[in-house]
Amino acid sequence: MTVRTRFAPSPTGYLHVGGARTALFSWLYARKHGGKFVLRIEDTDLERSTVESVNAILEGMTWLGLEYDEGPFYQTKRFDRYDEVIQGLLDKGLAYRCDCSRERLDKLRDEAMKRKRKPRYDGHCRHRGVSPDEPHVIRFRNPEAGVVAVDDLIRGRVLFNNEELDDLIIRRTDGSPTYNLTVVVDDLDMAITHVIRGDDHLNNTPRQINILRALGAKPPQYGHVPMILGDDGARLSKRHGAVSVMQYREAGFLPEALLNYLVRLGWSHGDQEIFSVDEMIELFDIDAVNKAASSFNTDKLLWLNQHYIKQDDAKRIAHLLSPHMGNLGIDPAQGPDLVAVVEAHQARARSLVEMAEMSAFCYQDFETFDEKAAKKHLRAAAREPLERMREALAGLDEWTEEKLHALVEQVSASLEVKMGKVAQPLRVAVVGRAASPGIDATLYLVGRQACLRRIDKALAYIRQREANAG
RNA sequence: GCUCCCUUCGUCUAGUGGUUAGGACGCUGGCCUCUCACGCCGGUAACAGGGGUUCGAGUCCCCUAGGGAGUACCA
Repeated sequence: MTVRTRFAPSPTGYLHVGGARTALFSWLYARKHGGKFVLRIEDTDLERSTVESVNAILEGMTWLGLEYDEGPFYQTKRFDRYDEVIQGLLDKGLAYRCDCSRERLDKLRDEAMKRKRKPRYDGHCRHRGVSPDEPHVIRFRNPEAGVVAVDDLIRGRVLFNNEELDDLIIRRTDGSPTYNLTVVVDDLDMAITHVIRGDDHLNNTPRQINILRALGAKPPQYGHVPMILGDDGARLSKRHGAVSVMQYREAGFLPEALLNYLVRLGWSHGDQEIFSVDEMIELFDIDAVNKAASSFNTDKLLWLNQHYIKQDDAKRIAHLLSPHMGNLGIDPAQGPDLVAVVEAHQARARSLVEMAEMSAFCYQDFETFDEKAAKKHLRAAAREPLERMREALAGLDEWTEEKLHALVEQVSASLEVKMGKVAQPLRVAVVGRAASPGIDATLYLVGRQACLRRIDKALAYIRQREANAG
């Protein structure tokens, strides 16, 4: 039997990291076993479902590279099928009509709570034979005794007493089917063999197994993956900033970094931290997925992101960096080759946004000097080195990193000072702050005209400072 | 309330009865060095608590505590 897994989000928001990880595990499982991964949109809640959400989910999955083999299937397009199944259940006496009022149901619930019992439908309409002509819902006739065992791939065997379960509604008064019915029918029709989903569904599983059995079907294997908590250990929410997968792209993360981070959240393979997608597919093992919820840690994600930025091809990074430069009002075509800029910053940036910010100096003059850096490096002692460098730069025959490096060394030597005495003031003059790539690469990327212009500005700053002091 | 699930460094985790409880992120000391990073070397820090079982328990059992999910004519 070929493995078939699915990801079944309800389109009521964006693809968040928790859903993305569930999708990843499900996808990985299918890929590992040579199976199929199907995408199903659970949009039966007409009120909350939107096409924007569907697009956002699709976009997130595409960005992460979680391609599906079948679908997307929309539940709203399968209402006839659900009706057919419900009718079959009705015909066999496995479901029944119920016209209990909400008031009665609410009262039932309140009383049960008062008696410290689990709220549950009392089966009032089980044998009443409610007329199909009156407004009614349809309930599934859940077995009254016995236990349902869920042999979960991650949790192990979990037992539920049927006494704890009640006759759940499978069709609303308006005729629309409910979640527990639609998943069961869909998983059955789509021949899903492994249901890998969030553990908020663990409690629904025995109900679904009962419906499946009523339909004469064999339940699939289930694997309930734990949820992801925020940095602070509380439930992941908007409060935590980026929860939507696409926000991570905007924040300058590489998809492979997010994927690598997500796969290691709740799963591990010995001490290995870095996994390419191929390795994930090869090594992923659903049995090794943790049972406990885990907290999202942005610092570690950042570390992985830096790892991939550092390791990836500079051309690709440049391509991905470009829009972030645009966000800063920079057109990378107007200035040094973006690939060279990337190479100079690859080991320094933890995100593409950081890289854009720290490399902006290559394309545009900065507004003001960093206060601390200027105070420390743009002082009287820096005047001569800067003047000498200005003159040397103006006359340099070839603007290459090698020549620039030699120049800084020559000036330092002739002034009989360490290279830092020349390089640091120069760096602050040209970049506006005390940190940048090697001085040779920095000068090279800034270019001759801008270097001279900025050195003049620094010299003016020093003169101004001296005038003020004295 | 009730049902179900979970519990190793701050965080992600290794560990399947005998380990100085390992790795990673973070933080931190040092090296490298024109700065910042990178890289390299070192440090920091954990078995929720209590009972058992056992020669021996992070590992098995029970209880407690703390988290979480569900308890909808949401999914």
